[in-house]
Amino acid sequence: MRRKSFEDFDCSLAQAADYLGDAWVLLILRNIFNGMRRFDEINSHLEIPTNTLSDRLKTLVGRGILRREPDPVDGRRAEYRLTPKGEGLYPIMIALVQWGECWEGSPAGPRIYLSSRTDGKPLPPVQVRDASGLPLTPRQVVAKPGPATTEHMRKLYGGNW
Amino acid sequence: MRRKSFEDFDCSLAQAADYLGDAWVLLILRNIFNGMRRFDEINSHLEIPTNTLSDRLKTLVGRGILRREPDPVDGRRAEYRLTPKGEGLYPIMIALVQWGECWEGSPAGPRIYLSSRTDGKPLPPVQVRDASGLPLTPRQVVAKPGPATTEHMRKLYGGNW
DNA sequence: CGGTATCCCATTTGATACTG
DNA sequence: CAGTATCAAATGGGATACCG
Repeated sequence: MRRKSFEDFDCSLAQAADYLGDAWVLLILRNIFNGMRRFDEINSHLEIPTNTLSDRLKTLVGRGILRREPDPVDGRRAEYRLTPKGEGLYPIMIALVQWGECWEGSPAGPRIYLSSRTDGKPLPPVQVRDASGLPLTPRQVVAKPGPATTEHMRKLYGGNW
Repeated sequence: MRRKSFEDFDCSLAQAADYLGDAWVLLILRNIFNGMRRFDEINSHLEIPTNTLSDRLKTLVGRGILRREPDPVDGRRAEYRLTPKGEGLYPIMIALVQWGECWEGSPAGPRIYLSSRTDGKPLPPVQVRDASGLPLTPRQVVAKPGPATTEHMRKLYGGNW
């Protein structure tokens, strides 16, 4: 059966979970963040069934995370590229890589090094920070309901985060 | 059919995707980050089938993201709490909330306000930053294969991120 | 309360083949 | 190349019942 829709939760995280709570979606996005743009390129690299890939790409386009552009030269080809909304997922993607590397690392050492072009130094872990850049723990963050909150969220965020 | 395993990719993001690429998992983790600890509490709030919840909790415990502690007073009860590995997901959770709020916001205004106890100010968006705190775009980040890299990853990260 | 155990069935996966 | 079409298998979702 299809999973219950999270629409009625009307919660920011539920929305994101609805979009990104799928392993293929995350891997496809990883490949696109890495510069892959064509169907077959992604297909051969991920060994994903073509109909599954087709389905996920359609959904991602439909949700405004990717845009599909026919190649002006060869009309048969299409390119999939990130929209600004899709680019907004960048901190999430990096945080996922860092978490995977930190907690599910290989005994043989790092699988990947991420560094910055600005100074050549390794990327520090993505963190939750306050306005002045201080890292925050969950207990230092307060959540309050906004005008568009729902009963569902109120029950959740009634306590502090 | 069961989804192909991502084990052989041996990639940090694939690992994370394998663990977190599930909508129920993300919502359960959200509730636990918000202080919920008991089975029924989560069950009633999410309206998730009990066997699905049971399955996800077992998997999360098995993967070291949650730990299960029998209540010392009432042995029938159990509490599910985040391990350090689970707490490491905090930046990802916040980034998901912020992305959902930013791009899938309600027309009625914000659903939630996140602020810091340190200064009372709103939380800035979680961002990828360099060692000195400067925000980075994808093009400013370089990925290089480490000693434990795989052919799969090499093909992906051959280009720059 | 805090789950586990069954059950059914629709969806989804993944293989294969095919088309423009 | 870029998908669409078809199909069998089986997983996973959800309902219900049950147990300590």
